[in-house]
Amino acid sequence: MPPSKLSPPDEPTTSTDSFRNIPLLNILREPDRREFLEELTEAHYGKGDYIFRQGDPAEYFHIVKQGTVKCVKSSPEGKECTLKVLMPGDLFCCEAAVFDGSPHPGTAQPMGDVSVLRLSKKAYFDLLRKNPDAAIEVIKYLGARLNEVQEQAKILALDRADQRLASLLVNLAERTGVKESQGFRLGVRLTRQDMANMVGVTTETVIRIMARFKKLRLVSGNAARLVVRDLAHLKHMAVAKPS
Amino acid sequence: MPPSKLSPPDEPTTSTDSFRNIPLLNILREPDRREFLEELTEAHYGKGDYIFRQGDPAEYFHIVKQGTVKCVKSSPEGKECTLKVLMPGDLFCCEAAVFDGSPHPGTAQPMGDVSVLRLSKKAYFDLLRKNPDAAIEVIKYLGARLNEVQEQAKILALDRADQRLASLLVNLAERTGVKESQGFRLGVRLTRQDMANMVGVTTETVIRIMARFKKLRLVSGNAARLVVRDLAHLKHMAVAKPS
DNA sequence: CCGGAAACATGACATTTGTCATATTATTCT
DNA sequence: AGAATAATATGACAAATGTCATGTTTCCGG
Repeated sequence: MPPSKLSPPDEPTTSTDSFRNIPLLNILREPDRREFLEELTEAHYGKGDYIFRQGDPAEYFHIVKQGTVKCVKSSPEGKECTLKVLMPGDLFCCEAAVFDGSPHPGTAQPMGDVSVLRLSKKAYFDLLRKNPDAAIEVIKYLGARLNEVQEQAKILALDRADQRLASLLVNLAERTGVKESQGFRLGVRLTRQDMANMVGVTTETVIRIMARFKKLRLVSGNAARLVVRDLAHLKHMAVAKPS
Repeated sequence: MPPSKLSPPDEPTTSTDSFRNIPLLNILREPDRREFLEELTEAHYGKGDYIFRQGDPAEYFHIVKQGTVKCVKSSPEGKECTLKVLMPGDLFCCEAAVFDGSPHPGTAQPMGDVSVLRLSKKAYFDLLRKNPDAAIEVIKYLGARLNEVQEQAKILALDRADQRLASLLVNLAERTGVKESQGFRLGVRLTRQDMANMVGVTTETVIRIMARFKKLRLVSGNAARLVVRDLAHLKHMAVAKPS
């Protein structure tokens, strides 16, 4: 079941901008830590693959090298919820899952072509044991993620659909957006369905709200090319009373 | 603004059952790590106090010793959301907040009388740098918390009010409940308002749903004494289609 | 460049949840 | 014990969102 195509464990240096400055990797690159760097393997995935699925046993610690990965949880009834879009440099499965034997609490799937660096459970554990610096980086990362999800939970608990969607757009624009004449073009392909899964509403609701946003010139485009035109307004909308 | 009454940094050994077995503390208790144990100070709080507030600078790493603490986030408009009820043994502010200078992303307030162990930012950092075991414990804890919040986010995103409430009751019964003839009595005082803040609905909605649950003999009692009578049924209800 | 599948769109209607007003019952404080 | 306050309760109505049905547009593989 595991990955698909595996490239040789090549020195991970030829990469994207956003990938250059990963504290954890910089630590690994220091002279006396090469042993771990050599344990890092690279795996490639494409549309339709799974990096791992909810319920699978956790065997690797991962770092996104190129592309974006979405973390999805599904409920018994088959409904799905996308918890996070990981970008190059993001770590995943740093968590408990990799220590105790528990299975993956969610699914990781590539959004387009993706390459990922992996470290076996054992090597990861050794790394942390022998390199406090590395452990501290992981703690920082996990802490940041925890805050992030808590913020997200707050939004899900308290905000209306349009506010949640506004928050999402702001977030993605800031994290993946590239400046254009018209605003920020998102660096991810994102259907209304995807958005619906991220903010916990139905596709129809997202379509209606996006239509409204479009009319207000806050956004434009579709899945293939989504542009956030008025970030400030969306930001305000995310925290404001009704409409 | 900080704490209220501070007891002498007394050897933290006289504690609750659930407090006996904290991996992180056991590590601190090992002979050569006494230096950190001595840095631990104990602080007491009562109803109405704040351990820290959203926006305050983060200065300490904390461990709950006795009592329960709730983590709350509030939105600009004044609405509140309770993200987590911490029990003895729970760590808080392990997170990024303690490293970079960012302020607390939420408020921590005691539910009744509480005592908390604290370690200064600096000592905490030293501890992690010098003791990989400690760092790994923190990683495990953060990982578990991250999974927890993600599960919670999924519930908030996908489930109806009654399902969310059922999940909450199951969760609290399992974590704080004490077996009684009628079922599990919750170890926390919990008003309908509190529950509302935890599942992201209004107090009225919780009242109505609880009334229904009461009629179905799933629960009984009120804030002061809440008993979960039919755990299995509630568990099922948390994942089932309408009613 | 054509055909099928996604993605996007819209309306009518049902359901869920929120809002506000007003009681009633418990708890707490003195 | 009695007053004040907090917690629980209930109804009528409004607003937000889901559901289903159906149609149009866009995208993609052969």
